[in-house]
Amino acid sequence: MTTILVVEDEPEIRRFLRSSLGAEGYRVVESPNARRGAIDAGTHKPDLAIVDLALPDFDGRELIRQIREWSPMPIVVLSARSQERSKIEALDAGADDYITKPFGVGELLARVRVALRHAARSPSGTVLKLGAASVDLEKRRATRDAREVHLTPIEFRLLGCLAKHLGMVVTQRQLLTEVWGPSHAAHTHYLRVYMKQLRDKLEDDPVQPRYLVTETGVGYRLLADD
Amino acid sequence: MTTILVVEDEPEIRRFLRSSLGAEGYRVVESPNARRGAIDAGTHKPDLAIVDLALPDFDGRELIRQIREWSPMPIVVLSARSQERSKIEALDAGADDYITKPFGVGELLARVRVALRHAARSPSGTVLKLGAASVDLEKRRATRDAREVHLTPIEFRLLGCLAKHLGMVVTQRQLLTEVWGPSHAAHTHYLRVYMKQLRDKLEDDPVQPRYLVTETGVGYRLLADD
DNA sequence: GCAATTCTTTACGGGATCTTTACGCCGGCC
DNA sequence: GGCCGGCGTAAAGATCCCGTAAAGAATTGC
Repeated sequence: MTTILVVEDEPEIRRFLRSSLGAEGYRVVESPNARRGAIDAGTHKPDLAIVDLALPDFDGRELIRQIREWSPMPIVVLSARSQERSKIEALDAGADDYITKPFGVGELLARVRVALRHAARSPSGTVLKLGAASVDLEKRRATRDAREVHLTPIEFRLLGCLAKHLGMVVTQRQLLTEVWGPSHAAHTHYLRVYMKQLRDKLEDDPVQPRYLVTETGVGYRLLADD
Repeated sequence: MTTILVVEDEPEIRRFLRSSLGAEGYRVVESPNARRGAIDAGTHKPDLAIVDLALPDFDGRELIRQIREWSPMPIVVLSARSQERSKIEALDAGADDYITKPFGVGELLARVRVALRHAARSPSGTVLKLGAASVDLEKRRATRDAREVHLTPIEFRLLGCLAKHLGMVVTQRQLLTEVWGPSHAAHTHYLRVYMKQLRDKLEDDPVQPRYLVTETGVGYRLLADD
C-alpha cells in the first residue's frame, strides 16, 4: 500500500489532504511540524512526502535537506504564491515538484501520481538509450556501439542527475549542488568540462549534441530515445 | 459558491452589477467606498473583486495595493475612459484587468469568467496552445508544427510573465520590472524587440499576431486556445 | 612509493544572447 | 499637410556564456 507523509501545520489543509489522498486509496501519515516530519519520515518510510515550506518550528527546506541525506523518496512542496524564491531554493534543496496554494484536488493528485511514477520507474527503467549509446545507471555500465565505455564517478552522478529530470531543464545550480555539494554551486566550469566528457563518450557527434543539450544561461537537459 | 466583491460608489452601477452578476449565479457583496471595501474583502474572502478607481474616500489603486498585501485574488478595475493613466497605475498596483465605462453585460461577464478561470488553474496550466505552436513553461520547451523551437531565457521569462495573467493586460512597467528588474522599467524598447522575436517564433502570421496582442500605450496581452 | 586515473584549474576562441542604434510605418493632433 | 509619439523591423555592436584543450593537483590502486 502506498504511504504518503504530509508535513503541514494548518489543520484545514491537513484535513483537505487527508480526505483527498485517502479517497484515492493512499495511506496518509500526518506531521504538524518539521521535527515530527523528520521522525515520521524515518519511522513510517513513506513512498512520498508532501512538505509545506512555512512550518512553525524550522524551515521546510531544512527538512528536505535532512530527508535527502538518507532517502531519495519523491518530495512535493507546498508553497504560497508569493514565495517564488523559496520555491526555487526548495527545489535546489532536493524537492522534486511544487504546488502553489491555493490548489485544486485534481492538480494535487496529478502531481502526486507523476512523482510516484517517476520514483517507481527510476530503479527499473534506468537504461537510457542515446542513439548508439546506452547507459544503465543502476548497474553503472555504459556501452556505445556494443563496446563498453568507462564513466567516472562524477560523470555517473551528473548523468543520473540529468536522468532524474529526463527531458526537463536542470539548472546549473541544481546540478552543481547535487553532484559537488552546495559549496561549489558557483563553479560552473565544472559542468562544461564534464558535459564535454560525457558528450565525447556518448554522443554520436559530440560537436552537435542530440541528447545532452545545453540551455544557455540556464542549465542542461537530457533527451533519450523512447 | 463563487463570491464577487463590488466596490463602487454610484448606486446605479452597483444595481446594474448586482443584477447582472446575480443572474449568472454569483453571490455579490457590495461596498460603497474603499474603506468598506478593504474590510469586506477581508471578512467575506471573495473569489474576485471588481473595484472602481474613482471612490469617494480614497483611491481605488490604494485599495488594490492593500488587498494585494495579503491576497492574490483576481481584481478587475472599472475606469472611465479619460483615466488612461490611472488605469495603467492600477494594473501596476496589482489589478488583473480593466473594463472601461460604459461597458456591456457581455464584456463584463466575459472578463469575470476569464479572471476566475485564471485564478483557478494558474499554477497548473503551464502548457500553452497558440495555434500551431505550444509552450510548456515548466519544462521550458516550445514546439511549432511538431518541430522544436528554441527560446532564450529572456523570451521564456517574458512569456511566463504574460502567461501568469493569461488573457489579461500586463503593463509595460510590470513586464520590464519582472523580467529585467526595477532599474530597467523605462526601457520599453526591449519589449518591442523581444515581442517581435516571440511572434516570429510562435505566431502563425507574425505580422498579424493573434496570440501576442499589443495594447497600445498600456502593455501586452497573451491569448491562448482552450 | 609509483603509476594510472580522476579531478581541478587555467587559458582562449567562438558563438549565443542581450543591448543598442537606426529607420519606416501608422494614427492622432495641431 | 506636417509634426510627433508609439510601435514594429532590422541589423550591428557589446557582453556574456559555452566549448575545447591541456596542464597541474589529488586520489586511487597496486
